[in-house]
Amino acid sequence: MDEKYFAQKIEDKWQTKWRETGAFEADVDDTKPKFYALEMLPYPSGNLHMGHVRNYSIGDALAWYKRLKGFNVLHPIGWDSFGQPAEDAAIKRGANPRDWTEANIQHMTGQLQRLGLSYDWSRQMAAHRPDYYKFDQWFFIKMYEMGLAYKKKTQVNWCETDKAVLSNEQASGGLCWRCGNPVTKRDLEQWFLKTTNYADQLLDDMAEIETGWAEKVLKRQRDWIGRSEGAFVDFEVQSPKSKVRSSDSSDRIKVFTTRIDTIYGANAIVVAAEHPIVEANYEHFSDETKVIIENIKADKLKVTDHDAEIEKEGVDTGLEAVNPFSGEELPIWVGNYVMIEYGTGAVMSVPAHDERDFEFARKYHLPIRQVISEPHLAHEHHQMQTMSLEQAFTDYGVLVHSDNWNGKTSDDAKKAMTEYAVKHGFGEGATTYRLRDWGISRQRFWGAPIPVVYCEKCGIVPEKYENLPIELPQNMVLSDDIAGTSPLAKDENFVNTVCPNCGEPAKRETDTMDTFVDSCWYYFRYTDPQNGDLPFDPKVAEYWTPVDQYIGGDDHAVMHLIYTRFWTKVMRDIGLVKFNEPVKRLLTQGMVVGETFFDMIPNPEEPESAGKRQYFPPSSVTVERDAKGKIISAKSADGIVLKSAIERMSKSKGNGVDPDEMVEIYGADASRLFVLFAAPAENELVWNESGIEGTTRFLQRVWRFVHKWQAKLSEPSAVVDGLNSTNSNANENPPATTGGSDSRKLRQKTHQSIKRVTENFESLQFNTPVAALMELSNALYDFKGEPETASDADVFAIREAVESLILMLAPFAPHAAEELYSVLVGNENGMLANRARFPEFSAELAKSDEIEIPVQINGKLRSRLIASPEASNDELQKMALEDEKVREWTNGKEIVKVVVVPKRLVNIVVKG
RNA sequence: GCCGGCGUGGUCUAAAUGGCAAAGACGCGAGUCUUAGAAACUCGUUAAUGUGAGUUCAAAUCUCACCGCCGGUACCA
Repeated sequence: MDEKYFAQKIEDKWQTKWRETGAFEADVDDTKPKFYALEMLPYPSGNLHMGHVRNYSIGDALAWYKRLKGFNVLHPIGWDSFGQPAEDAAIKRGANPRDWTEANIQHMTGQLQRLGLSYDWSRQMAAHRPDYYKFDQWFFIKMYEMGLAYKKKTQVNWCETDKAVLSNEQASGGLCWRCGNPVTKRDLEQWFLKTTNYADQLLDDMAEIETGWAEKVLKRQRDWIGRSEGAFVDFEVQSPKSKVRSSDSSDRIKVFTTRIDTIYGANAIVVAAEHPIVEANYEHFSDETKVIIENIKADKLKVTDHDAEIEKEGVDTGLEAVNPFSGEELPIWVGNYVMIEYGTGAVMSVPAHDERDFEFARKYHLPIRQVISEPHLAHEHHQMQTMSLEQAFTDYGVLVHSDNWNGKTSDDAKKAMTEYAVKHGFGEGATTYRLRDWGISRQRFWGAPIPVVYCEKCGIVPEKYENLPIELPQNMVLSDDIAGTSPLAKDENFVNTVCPNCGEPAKRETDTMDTFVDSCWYYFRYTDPQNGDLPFDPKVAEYWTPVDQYIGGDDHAVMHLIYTRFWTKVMRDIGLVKFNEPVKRLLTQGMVVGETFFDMIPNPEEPESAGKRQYFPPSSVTVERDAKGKIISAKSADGIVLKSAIERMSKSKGNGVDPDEMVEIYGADASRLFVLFAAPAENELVWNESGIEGTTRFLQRVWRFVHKWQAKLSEPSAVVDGLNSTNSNANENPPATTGGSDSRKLRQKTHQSIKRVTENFESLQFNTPVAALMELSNALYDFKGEPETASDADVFAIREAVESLILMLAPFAPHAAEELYSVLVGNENGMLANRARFPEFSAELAKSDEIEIPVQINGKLRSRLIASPEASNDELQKMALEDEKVREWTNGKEIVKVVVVPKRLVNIVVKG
């Protein structure tokens, strides 16, 4: 053992050893409980960033902990290696996306290995390799056969900057999720997966994972699915000219409402500009009306500014519809606030009870009629025909001005009126969803080709399973002149094929799949990565899955995590898995952020907007701070006054920390230890370099202590049984009564620390156990004694503390722990080969001999008692009342009551 | 706007079930070592629950209002 701790040296040594012995390779073993620890797979951009380091440090700590706890741990890693940056690199630099991707994977694999992460590398997968995407295609065909994959012409979200189609999730907020630029709409033929078929399951099965997932993630998924219960109601349309009611069903407008109880307050029907009724009657509209309708349509293609509220616009079409409840004729308007995508694209406008309708009615002076009243005012409202409302009354209440329905509560009326509508054939109960089907077509090269063939005779034909994978061409020249068609369309060899059905010449689909398809099932592939016939063997997967702990950023709360839950349900229906939910517990780690400095560069094309941010690397910025460290001012090298913010770390913003550099300076162990120690895993981590030196110092302290006691620690006589036993539990220890009080105290601290660290791991806290280990290490230094003169009991206590400390350190700083452990056991086989186990605490030893009980008078601390841990409440109360200091406060006063919290506190309530 | 979450020393943070507000680290100060600085080591570090009310014997913890920050979301009928 070196006298000093050289991180580089021992890290290289153990990484090599682990690799050579396959220390972390896992196999099915029915004799052990399994644990599947999974972190979200990285995109091989070329470089690891601190967010990765945090994510993987958490996962690795947990994997180590579970291994030492005797679990058979699966801890794999792979690559989300399809997607745009590879293609962009190909266009920009003429690189081959495959070579670019493979090179990045190689480089990042090196980075991961330098961090010493305990992955089973033999199970690695990469989405862009044909042996993997073969099964993306396999799943697609399965879904096609099940009627879950279909093709439809739709308006899709289109990002002009990325030249890519985006799913609804990816275009959330009208901005591209990748580049942040506005999204426009285009008409394209697209492949969809019927996620909506599973909407109810996606919602209801959340009950199974409620305890293991953060509520905020489930809430976002719930909102995203957006189930809404209400009713469809048909309004018959009348032409203003004929005024003759048509019995033709096409002349009905179906609206969706959640508040059928307010239907007597309807003053109009408002439809989206794209509604069929508008198209059908378009020629009858005045020019003025047509202009307004066209303007509304055009505005919808524009960017939706995030903060600005859009002014309501509309026009009366002159058409009328009949309220089936009241028989009243209502004007049909086109309104910009009605969306064709949601519900039926038509609403009944009830301004008194809906904020949007209220605003609309105000603007166009439409009548506002209150039909729901607060229960205690219902009688008064009965007298009044109209109310001058300040704002819409959207609560439930009691119906008024609603014929026979008056006096019913909203709840009752909703049920009864829906039934009435069903009975008379003009309506039905209905549930709508915000969730749409998942559009997976991408007009890009670098993705899994959709395995479908177009045949003149047979139409759309899925490829045969035995023809999979449909491989991407090897040397495709990619260029920038794409405009909504896939680059693959230009490759005749790829496009021209024969129909799998009739054998005649046919053409291939040239769209590729959204990369979120790849990440839907990758962690099932890890269980059986070489399988050539199936995505994975259901039997093998049954052993390992579902995932016990998944760790990743909460930015994937609605995309990846909804898609993969959907995919699992499909796999269940195919018979590949037997459960509904793939992930039992989910930990969403906070972002790693840092200070950024930027100047706003105005955009000449949009002088109104604030412009674009131009970032300056922090090293080039002169910063002035106040006493609390808050930034007062910042200037660039040329004296420009800059703005500052705290943002997610990224290269382009200049606030990134390079993990390689950090590992080189401080070592992997100290780096990992620090990321976990600096903040709770779920919190945002504001990067602050200075703290890391503390963790280095801690490792050095532990190292120094072991070095000093080395000779004593490796003497076999020091411990009853060697460290090679599976457990160093308290049973084989000498009785607690032997040895001096110092060694007794140290043993107590050791067992208390084990208890704390174990509990912390079980509750997924990673910062607090590090603090506990630091305390234990401090306790060792507080222990007065020298190796030369220490008694057997002292040595025993020290050995127990050191051994526990080292084993508990393994999840955080595995290299240092391995090296120190090898000193203790006298061999270099490593902890796992030595069957080392996480220490177990003895409640007996962890218990204090005496406890300090604070005594309060009227809630204020006045004295302290020293008592035995076994002292009863009565004893504590008696001691407290007899205490001298307490008597000073209680003398001459009436004792109203004494509260005793067992083993913790006594509070005496006095009066006078 | 709406919906969540958070607010503890100079900083990051810790405190099952309401029960002694600070355990750990950073920073800072002094010292040892050193030609000096850095590193390392040793010792020290007066100071805090955003504001206001309420519930309670007892509130960082529960309730309400306000202030501030962060995240989500955007006319979903």
